Parts: sequence; C-alpha cells; structure tokens
Amino acid sequence: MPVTLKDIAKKVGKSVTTVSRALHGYDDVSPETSALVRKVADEMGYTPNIIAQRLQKQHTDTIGFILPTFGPRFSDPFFSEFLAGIGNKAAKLGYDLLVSTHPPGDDELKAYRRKVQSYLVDGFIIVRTRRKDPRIGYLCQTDFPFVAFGRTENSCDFPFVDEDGELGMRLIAHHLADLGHQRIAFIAAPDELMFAHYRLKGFKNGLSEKGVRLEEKMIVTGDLTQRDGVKQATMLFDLPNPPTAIAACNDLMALGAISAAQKRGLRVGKDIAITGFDNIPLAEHSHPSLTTIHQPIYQIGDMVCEMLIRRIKEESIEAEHTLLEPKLVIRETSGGKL
Amino acid sequence: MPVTLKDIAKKVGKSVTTVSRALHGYDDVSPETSALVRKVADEMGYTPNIIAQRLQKQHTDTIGFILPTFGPRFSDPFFSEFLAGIGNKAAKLGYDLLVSTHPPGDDELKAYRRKVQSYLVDGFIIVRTRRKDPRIGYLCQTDFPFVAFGRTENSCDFPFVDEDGELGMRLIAHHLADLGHQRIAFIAAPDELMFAHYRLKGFKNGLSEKGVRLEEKMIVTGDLTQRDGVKQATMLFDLPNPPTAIAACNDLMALGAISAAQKRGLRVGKDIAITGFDNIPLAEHSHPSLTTIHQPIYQIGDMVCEMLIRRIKEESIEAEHTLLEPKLVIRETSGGKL
DNA sequence: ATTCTATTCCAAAACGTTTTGGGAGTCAAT
DNA sequence: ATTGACTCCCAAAACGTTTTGGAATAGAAT
Repeated sequence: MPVTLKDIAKKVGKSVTTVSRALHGYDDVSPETSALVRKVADEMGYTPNIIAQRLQKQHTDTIGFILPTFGPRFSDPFFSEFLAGIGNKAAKLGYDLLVSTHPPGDDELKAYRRKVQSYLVDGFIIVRTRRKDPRIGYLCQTDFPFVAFGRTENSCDFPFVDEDGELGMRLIAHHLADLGHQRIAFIAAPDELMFAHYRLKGFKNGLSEKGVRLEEKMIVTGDLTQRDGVKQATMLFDLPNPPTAIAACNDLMALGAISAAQKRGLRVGKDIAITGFDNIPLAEHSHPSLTTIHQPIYQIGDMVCEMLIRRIKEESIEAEHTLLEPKLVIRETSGGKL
Repeated sequence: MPVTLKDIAKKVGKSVTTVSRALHGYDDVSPETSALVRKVADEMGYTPNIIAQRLQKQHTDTIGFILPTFGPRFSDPFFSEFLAGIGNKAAKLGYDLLVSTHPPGDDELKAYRRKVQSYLVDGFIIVRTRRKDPRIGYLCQTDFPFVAFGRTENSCDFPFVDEDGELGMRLIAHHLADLGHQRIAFIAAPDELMFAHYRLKGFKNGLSEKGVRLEEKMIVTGDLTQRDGVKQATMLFDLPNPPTAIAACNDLMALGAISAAQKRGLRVGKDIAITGFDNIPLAEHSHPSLTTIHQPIYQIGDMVCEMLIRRIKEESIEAEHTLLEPKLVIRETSGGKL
C-alpha cells in the first residue's frame, strides 16, 4: 500500500540503491537523476519506513523514560513539566520518546531489560533515584547509555543533573531558625529516595548549625502527596507540644499541611510557618503563597535530555555531573517572626 | 554482539525456522527439539529483536500520544494522571507508548503524519479536541485508528470518551442559582477548545433555566492556568458591581480565583462562591476545599486506551461513543447561602 | 591503441524476524 | 508395492532500508 524505494525505483527506471543514495544526497548520482528521483518521490508521497531504517542502522533514535508510579493513580504537576522539558528537547534533536509507567519493585528491571535488549531505545532517562538503585546498577553494568535526574549511592560513575537538596534544605532550616522558631517539625519522605535523604540531612545540619534542636518525634514521613501532607501535619498538630514551624520535603505535602493548619483555624504565616520544596506553579498562587526552594524542573528535563543524546552520539559532555544551586523563594507561609 | 535466532540455530544444529517456531510453540516441532531450543535460548539470554519483528509483522504494538503543550513550559496535574491511565493499560495489554509534545499549530500535523506514514505507531490517542480539529480530520481521512478524549464538530465518525461538560456546568449553574446568587461570573477558556465550548454553553443554559441573567461582561476568558485564574478573577473583582459567585471552567483557574479572592480579604465560601471543574486532587485539599465537577481522568485514560487497542486489533468496541455523566462535588467554596 | 580518471550506476548482502510451501522419513492400511 | 497420513524439519522469500564493492561507460592523457 505505502510507497517504498522499490516503487520509486521502478517508476524512474533506476535501482533501489540509486534511489536511496539520491534521496540522501550522495554525490555519486548525477544531478539529473537526483532531481528526478526527488521529484517522483515527492509526487508519490514517499516517506521512509523508519522501522526498516532502524533495523538496518541498528539504532532507534528513541529515548526511554519509565515513570516510577506509586499506586495505580498518579498525579504530579512536577512530572508533567519535566516531561515537557525532555519531550521538547528530544523533538528538537530528532528523537522520539518512549514512555512507560511502572511501579518500583520486582519486575521493574524487566521493563528496562526488555527495552534495552530489544533495541527499543538508545538510552534512558532515570528519575526518582534511590539510595540503592537497581536500575542504575543494571544500566551501569550493561554499559547502556543513561542520564539520571538525581544521584545514588551505587558505586558506578554516570552523568547526572541534580539540585543540591542538602543545601536547599539548609537554607530552609536557616530561614526558619532565623525567624526564631524553636519547635520545628519536618515532614520527610521515604529515606530510600535519594533526594529525600539529602533533604532530611540538610535540614538536620542546618538546624544544628543554628543551635536548634530537632526532636525525633518532630520528624514524620509522608508519601509526597498532598493528601498525606494533610494527614502528617494533622498528627503534628495533635502533639502535646505542637511545632511552630513545619518544613515539608516537597511542595505538595506543604500544600497539604497548609490546608490542615487552616482547618485548625491556624493562620499560616502567623501562627504557624510552613515551607515546601520544588516551587511548583501552585506554590506561587496558593493562599498564603508558599515559601519554598526553587527547582528549575523544565530546564533540568531539557539538560538531562541533551546530555543523554550527546552520550548516545558519543559526543563529549561538558559537565558530566551537574549540581544546581538551590534558591530560596521566600513568600508568605514562612511569615512574620514569632 | 547480541544473540539472535541464527546463533541459537547454530548451537542446536537446527534451522532458524525451527528455532523460531519452537519458541512460538508451534506444534510442528518435536517436544524434544522444542525443549532444547528453549533451554539454549534461555542459557544464551536470547531476547527477540523487536525492531525486526515489527518490520516483518508490519505493526508496532505502539500507540502514539502527542501532548498539546501551550508554551514551552507545561504543568498540569491533569495530564499526568491521564498519562498514568493510558500508560498502565497499555503496559498491561503489551503495548508501548510513544509520547511527544507539540504545540497546536502549523506543523502539528507533520508530527502526526510522520508517525503515521513511517509506521511508528499503530494508533493515536487524541486529547484536547478542538471545534475544528485538523488532527481528527487528518486521521479520519487516512482511516488511521485513533480514539479521542473529547468530541469535535468535524463531520466524521470516530470512537471517543468524553464527560458531558454541558450537563456538568448546568449542575454548577443550578447549584449557584439555588444558593441565591444573582450576579454570577464565568471564567471561560478559549471557545475553540471543544470542552470549553460545551462548558460555557451548559453554564448559560443552566442559568437561564433558573431565570438568572448572565451578563456579557461577567464572562471572561482565561488560559486554564492558575496564574490566569488569579488575573481574571482580579479583573472581575475590580468591576464596579462585582460578582457574588465565580464559576471557572477548570479547577486550576478556580484555585487561582480563590487565591485572588483571599488576597482581597474576601472569605471564600462566605463573601464569594467559587467553583471549578475536573476535581483534581488539589481541589479536595485546598482551603477552603473546592466545589467542582468530578471527572474520572484516570479511568478515562484507561478506557480510551483499551478502546484504541481493540480498534487496532479490529475487535469490536462495546460502546463507541461514551459520554460519562458528571457528578457535582459540593465542598466549601460554594459555601453558605447568601 | 592503451591506460587512467571520473562519473554514474547497480547487484547483492546485510539487519533479524516470520511465514510459505513444501520435503523427507516412518508407519499403517490397501 | 502403492497410497495416505502423520511427524518433524527447513530453504527461501519477505518486510524496507543502507552499505559494500565493484562494473560500465566516456573522455582525456599517454
């Protein structure tokens, strides 16, 4: 049904080879033939069969991205922006994007292995790195190109982009301490997640640098959703001696904490300080607006994608390990001094 | 480098044909050979080259999804959940997902054409349908399988899932009218978007059924973002005779409107009623919580994906045109009666 | 007349798989 | 002895492309 090189060849009375070479602008075909071939190809509406090209060329011009979903449902303003970042860059560089969703766990690696071994993708973008990350272990060991958004404790070397979450959370800790808070709580995320680990560490260090004690019971762990932010914050408010400030590991949970506080009749930014991390678009327009750490997620997607493609093409990468400096965005929720 | 059928054939001393057929469980190969082939394939770590399979089979087991991004950046809690819906279903049915981002406009069709003509995907999922939708026109005309989330005014017949936005907005209109509001505003979205069109229409009808007048100047148009919700709501509040209720075309803008109202010192749910549409996760946990219309976006993704795959496999689809009944979720922002 | 160089072309192999259309052998029934 | 049925196997073609390694012709230089 569709028109192939063979059809064109028949029409112009030349070989498939010549047609192919004409279309690719080789100089061993005469200008007249070349022009004719192009004209006919155009008229017949020829488009190359990319699958056939891929089989021949042994690469796919496609990059893989497996979304680590937690639970069947999954909603995150964060990832859509990241996806836009890599998607736009990939399109610009002529790459396709093969996206899957897969919960972390047993057969997670199978999803990667299948795509690697079947030549479905030329490289991977990894997100939500974990302290011991089997995906990274696997890809390193098979020497398959990938770039990560985030670091890991695995011992192999690989290109990544990350924001310095430890420093980011120290900025938050200093900010809250400077405001005079003494009873400060932290809504952490599962320590297995590398970024959560860094952020908790940074927060602890930041507070101790300012001589503020962080009690164990003031550290709770949420699942990064707004819903859980509400729940964890509520538990903190129920403590006999509740905190005057809550730092959440991400904006979504912070937004939940705000909601929980307001439900209690607390004036956020006055009676209670709340901070987030990520600076998602919602943070600016919440009420009160959320003090947080900015993370340029679109650009990170853009950078990661470009790095990966350079690695695939075996071009040099200027900065293999990029650690972005976090910026504190002070808004209303951290509010007036006590 | 990687192990192919030929390698296995050489090892077991049989032909490539036999190996292939053994691996696929054909019954014209003896049990012993079959067992041997499987064992050797396993030992050698064979994985089929999917690209080669695709070339031969002339289909790709891949479905395409082009995200219509507006502006370079793009953040929407809505789409990530939809993506999870189609991603999970596709994985379950053995399909891959090829995702691109592309702004609506001139060369949008090129992106579709390329994927269609190069056999990169077996079908498409279309979202954010427009009144005159060139994508749908193109796919209909080429008879390429696709399923849409949303309807269109194009004259061709195709399978879709949609929520009855017209009815949804009528429910909102009735709700607000029943609460006694007389000065009601509407933050619309570009009328070119089919769902925006339906929602505005439903709102108008709903109000007139209740004998409430909707002034022209009370209808403003936003770009669906929270930021623009703030802006449009602020303009409404600046009117000489501002509204007592604002219905937004989607939750994100409603959230923005809440923020704008609170900045004015208005008590949302008391001084001003605000409603949204979509029931994104954030709606439940905003403060005050948002009255809205529920849209089961994950399930819609799931359904749409399943319909598309059935259509690709030329199986029958039980319901070609699914119009989901909207449900009103009354929360705090529509608040007490006047 | 022969060799050399350019120019233009192409047959065949290759990428890895599936499918088609049999072939060879065995055993039982005629 | 021939036929038929059955079991197990395989060579070759096909999918559409790119690349390899020349071949054929013509004109220029010797």
